[in-house]
Amino acid sequence: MSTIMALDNPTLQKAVTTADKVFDAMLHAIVDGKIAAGSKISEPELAKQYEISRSTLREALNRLEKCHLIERKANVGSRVVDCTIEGLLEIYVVREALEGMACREAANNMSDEEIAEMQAMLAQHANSQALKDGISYYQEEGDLDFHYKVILGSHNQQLINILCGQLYHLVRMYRIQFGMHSPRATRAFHEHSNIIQAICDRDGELAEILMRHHIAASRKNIENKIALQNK
Amino acid sequence: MSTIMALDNPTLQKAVTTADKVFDAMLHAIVDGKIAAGSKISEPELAKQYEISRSTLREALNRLEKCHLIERKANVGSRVVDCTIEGLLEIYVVREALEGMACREAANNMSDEEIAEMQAMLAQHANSQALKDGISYYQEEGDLDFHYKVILGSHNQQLINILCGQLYHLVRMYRIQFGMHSPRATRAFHEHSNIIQAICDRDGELAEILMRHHIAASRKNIENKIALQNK
DNA sequence: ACTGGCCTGATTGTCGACAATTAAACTTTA
DNA sequence: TAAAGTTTAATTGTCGACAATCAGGCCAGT
Repeated sequence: MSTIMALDNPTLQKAVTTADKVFDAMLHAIVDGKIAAGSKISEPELAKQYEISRSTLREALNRLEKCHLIERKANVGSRVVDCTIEGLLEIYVVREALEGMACREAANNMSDEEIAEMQAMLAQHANSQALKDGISYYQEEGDLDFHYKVILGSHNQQLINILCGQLYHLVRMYRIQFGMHSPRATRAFHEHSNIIQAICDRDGELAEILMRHHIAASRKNIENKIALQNK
Repeated sequence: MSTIMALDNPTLQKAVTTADKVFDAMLHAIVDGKIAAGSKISEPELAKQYEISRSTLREALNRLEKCHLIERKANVGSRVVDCTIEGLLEIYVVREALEGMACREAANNMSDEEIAEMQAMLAQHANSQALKDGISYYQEEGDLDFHYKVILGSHNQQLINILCGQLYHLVRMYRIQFGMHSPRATRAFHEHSNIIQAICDRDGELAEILMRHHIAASRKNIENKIALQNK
């Protein structure tokens, strides 16, 4: 059995109602691109596909809209958001601001147990990284794990809701659909390590700066790639 | 006729469907405290009150939930969020991060026309402030106007959605229900003036720092008041 | 008297049908 | 032929009724 758990948003509460289950299913389908980005959503069709009523489907659609995964226009219908370069860069800007602040707050508010837990996670990632001699695992799953932990560590419910409840679904969607597994793995790992150290030292100011640089570096990496593609 | 327009969120699109109208009505009712913070929402009762079906009401409730004005638990029901000191401080933290970044982006992305417009607005506020010899108007309406303009000036749709579409409803709710008309008016006015200058100079870094200080000062002002009350 | 389980009333979740609006196909006219 | 207007099919918004779930009161047992 692998130690790599299925990565899922830690704020996703277990589905109890059928609308919840359909929401979960559609969430994964959209993030994974099985429902194409930018495509129009037909309520009757999807209701038949999931074998539910239109009312129930609309309930699920409302939650997807809350995550900014679909957009609705009155009397016209719903579309899956489309993945554009501009949209991706906008998200990075928001992440830089919010996760930077989350990191500062985490340095102030995390319990010693939480910090220890995060250090243990990093150590485990280090092993996995060495063993698998690489890149892809850490970049895909470990990175998200780390960022989730910091966000939750802020103990700020507003920050947690916005980042985990909304923005990170989009982040995962972009990662998968743009196939983002950049060769920043070992560098990102060291950046994570330094951030944890700052949190451990309870140095909120430095922690924020490091996190902002960490995210800005990712953004610049994307920008460079794009510039190269359009050379 | 007054030059003071009814202040409303600039991202609120005109209500076309009846669910939209009910959403608008409930939005104002909750923000103004006519529907008490923390109170439970009875779907049958409200549906009768607004003379609509429960389905339509639930559609409106979903949008209120998107704005974080109500919270739903499966098979239990909806409650209006309650206004706590902790919640208020959490919002200030998020605002400091997001509006700081919005201000940086505004310095980079605003058109010259937009900047001129904002300067004109500030001049008008200066007049109103001098004429009315005070405090309350500027603090209540002008302050929000200014912050909206900066946020929109970022030209970042994610930032605009999160701040204008969600967070600022809560901000207004807290302002009204906590009766926040602090004596920071003239000081805040000068801070706004300096921020606009930085934007005009296209100095994003300084603009962000000034905005963060501006918001942090408001937060500390609240914290001091609270500390005094609990003396 | 107190705790535990059952039962009842009410609330929420889900369904299928109807009304209102939109987008497209077709016809008509300059 | 092209453009405008009209009709039609399909989609969305709204409604009322039914099924599932939860909260509180009642009763029984220790």
